[in-house]
Amino acid sequence: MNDFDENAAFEGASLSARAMAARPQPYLDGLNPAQREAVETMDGPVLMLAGAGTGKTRALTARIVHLMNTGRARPNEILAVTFTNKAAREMKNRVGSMLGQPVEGMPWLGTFHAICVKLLRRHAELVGLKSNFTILDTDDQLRLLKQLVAVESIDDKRWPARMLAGIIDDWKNRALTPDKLPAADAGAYNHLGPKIYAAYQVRLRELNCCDFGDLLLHMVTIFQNHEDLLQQYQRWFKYILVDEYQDTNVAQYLWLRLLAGGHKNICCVGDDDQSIYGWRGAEVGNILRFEKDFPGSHVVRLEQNYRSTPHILAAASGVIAGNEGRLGKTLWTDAQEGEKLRLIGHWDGEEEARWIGDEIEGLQRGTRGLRKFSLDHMAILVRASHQMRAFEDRFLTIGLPYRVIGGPRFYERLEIRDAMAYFRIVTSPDDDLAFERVVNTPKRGLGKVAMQKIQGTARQHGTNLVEGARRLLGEKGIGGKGATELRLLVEGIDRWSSKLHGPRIEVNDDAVLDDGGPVRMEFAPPEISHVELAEIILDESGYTAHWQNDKTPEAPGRLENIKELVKALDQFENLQGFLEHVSLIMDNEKEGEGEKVSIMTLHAAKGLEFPAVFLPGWEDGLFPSQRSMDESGQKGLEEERRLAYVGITRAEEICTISFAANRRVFGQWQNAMPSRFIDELPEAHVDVLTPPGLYGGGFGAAAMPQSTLHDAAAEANVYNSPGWRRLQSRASQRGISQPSESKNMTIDMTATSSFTMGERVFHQKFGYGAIIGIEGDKLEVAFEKAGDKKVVARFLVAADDVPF
DNA sequence: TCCAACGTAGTTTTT
DNA sequence: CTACGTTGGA
Repeated sequence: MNDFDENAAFEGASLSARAMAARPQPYLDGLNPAQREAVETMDGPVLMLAGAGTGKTRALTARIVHLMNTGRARPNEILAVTFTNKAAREMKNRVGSMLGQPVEGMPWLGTFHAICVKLLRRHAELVGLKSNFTILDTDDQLRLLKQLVAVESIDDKRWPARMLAGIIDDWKNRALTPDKLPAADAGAYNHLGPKIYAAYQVRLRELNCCDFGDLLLHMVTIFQNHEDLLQQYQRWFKYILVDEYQDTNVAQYLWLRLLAGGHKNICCVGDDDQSIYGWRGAEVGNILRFEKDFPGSHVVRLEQNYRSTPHILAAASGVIAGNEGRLGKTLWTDAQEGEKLRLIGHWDGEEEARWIGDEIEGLQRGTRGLRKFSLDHMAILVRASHQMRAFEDRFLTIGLPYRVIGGPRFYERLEIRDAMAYFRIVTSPDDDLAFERVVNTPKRGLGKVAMQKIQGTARQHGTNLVEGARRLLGEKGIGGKGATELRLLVEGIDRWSSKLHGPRIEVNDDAVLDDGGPVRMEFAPPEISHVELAEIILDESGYTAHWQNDKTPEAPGRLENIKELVKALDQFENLQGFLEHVSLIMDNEKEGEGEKVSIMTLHAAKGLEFPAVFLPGWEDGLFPSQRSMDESGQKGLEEERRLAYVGITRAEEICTISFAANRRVFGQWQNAMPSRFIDELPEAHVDVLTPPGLYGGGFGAAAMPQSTLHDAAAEANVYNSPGWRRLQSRASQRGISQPSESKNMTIDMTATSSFTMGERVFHQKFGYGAIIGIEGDKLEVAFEKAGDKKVVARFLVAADDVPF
């Protein structure tokens, strides 16, 4: 059915191909037999089951190099898909260094989304879009949905738009366009879900916009409806590689199956035991079913682990063994035995944080009977981000440098999104959402009423909002200050748009599948650079001035961010390229100077490794998460267990698991049992540590038998009397950690009282100062260096208590 | 148009 | 407990 089979590459150019095949293959050296098999089995479907730390990226890159080196495919004929930009970047780099030269054009190595954008820009018209469509982020998506929900006069208390956004996302993950929704989903969102979903898709087209799900969904639709085009791509992509296959959703699966449908030269790499994104639509079933989907497939297991000690591997294996329906792997290693896992129970979450802080300092100094560890080589992996707070608080007070991975992202900030909306309205005039955001930012006296008029006019004439505004002005439908301002804005948008491109020129380009974006037409170079244009837009719109005039303390930072944004523009060809980058790039890895401990969620840790790992909060209800189990039952529990597996296998040498008997959740003290996963740890590979007890180690030394962990928890509950709890909450009233640093901990009741006027205090960021005002837990402090500031008590320590 | 008071919900989040 | 969003009043 297609015109090339496995030998096509050789027959087509047999001399050069054979010459290439004879080239040395140094990249094969040092691969273990399984890796080598995965590299050399080039034709037909291959499933590479790669356990944690088994060198799958190495095998994957070697495979790419091998395909090129043997003349099977040119770099631009290989489709290599990852989930994250980071993974794509790493693969590109490693292919380059393996080749010994920078990779020249692997245009189809990228994330699912990045590749789909590239394809969709070429074929946008097949789904009713223009090739310059903009990609909406979740925020815009939600705002649009809110507008549509409002039309239905639905009780948005009971049926929040956010919920519908989730439902629609889910449908898109399952590759369900509105016309394909199964009857079972008809009742979604108070029976209005399908209707609003359809309206939403229509509206997106009108706005010339896509949400994330659309990028894949549209491409699947296009391939399903245009056999000829599909075949073209099937022939073009001679080999397909997929990373993290266990995380693919239905849409991605269909997309891959369509593209691989011809030659079936598809190599999927993954680990069913590390599937942790089921709640986001990932289907472990995809990897479990691989051999059925692709008959005659070759399964290779990578089981030699190069990361962790035997104890760590054994513990991880012990836990994951509790899951059913696994493909099954047996990880092994040559490494030295090393330390057993360390397990420790604490009285409460704050003590846990305190202990881990001490431990990290100890490991850093090498005073724990182990080698020295750099802070960069230690990480705390939590189940839920709210757990991070205790650590941040603690580390701030003891001055331990840390970095939180996965916080709010640069481009999610208000000022960045505003600036981007300006760029969007200029590059894509149909983007009404951008116009709505921009129209009264900075304040132009254009409120709700003016907006309604503009919208009315636009609807009346069937145009976008910019056009609507223009007509409204022409019809004199708006007056006063608002009219003047609106006219300025519309004229501004016109002026900026006209500077976006040079004159339009036709480009005759038959190389449909060569890399290089849209092929039908191009513009002559613009007269000013896009960086200058961006500056002009932000300047003339008054946006920059808006923040310059703002007297709030955040304003300077925001201006700084805008500067940063403009600077970043420089690295892109044009504004549109930049907008695309921003919407597709998630990572915000700013290389912080100096060594720091990393704090992140287990999800964020996937793919990373650290010599020393701390896994706190192993309590039933928190981990495994109650909600996960309630909502998804056994399936949910199994995903939690995989999360535990991911967590343990991040550790190279030291893995420390801990739990607390008491934890404050939603302001209430709650006691918890140790996680059921703790009982699943094979005892032979675990050391139980003695926790530092309150009252001279009572809880730890006396009350925690080394053998049975649940007894420890039961014992801990003895202390869970109302009196103890009162004591506990009293101790934490001040918001700072327990009063004393001394090893023989005693409760110092005087230290639990509030700060007093004039008291000398210390703040991690601002240094020393004196209390000059008290309002509840907010204190006004005159800092010696930083001046007067309002600070939350939590961030202050009595100067005498400063431990250094 | 802006701020303050109130109410409510409260895992994980590669793109 | 707290962070956010929505509402209501000035």
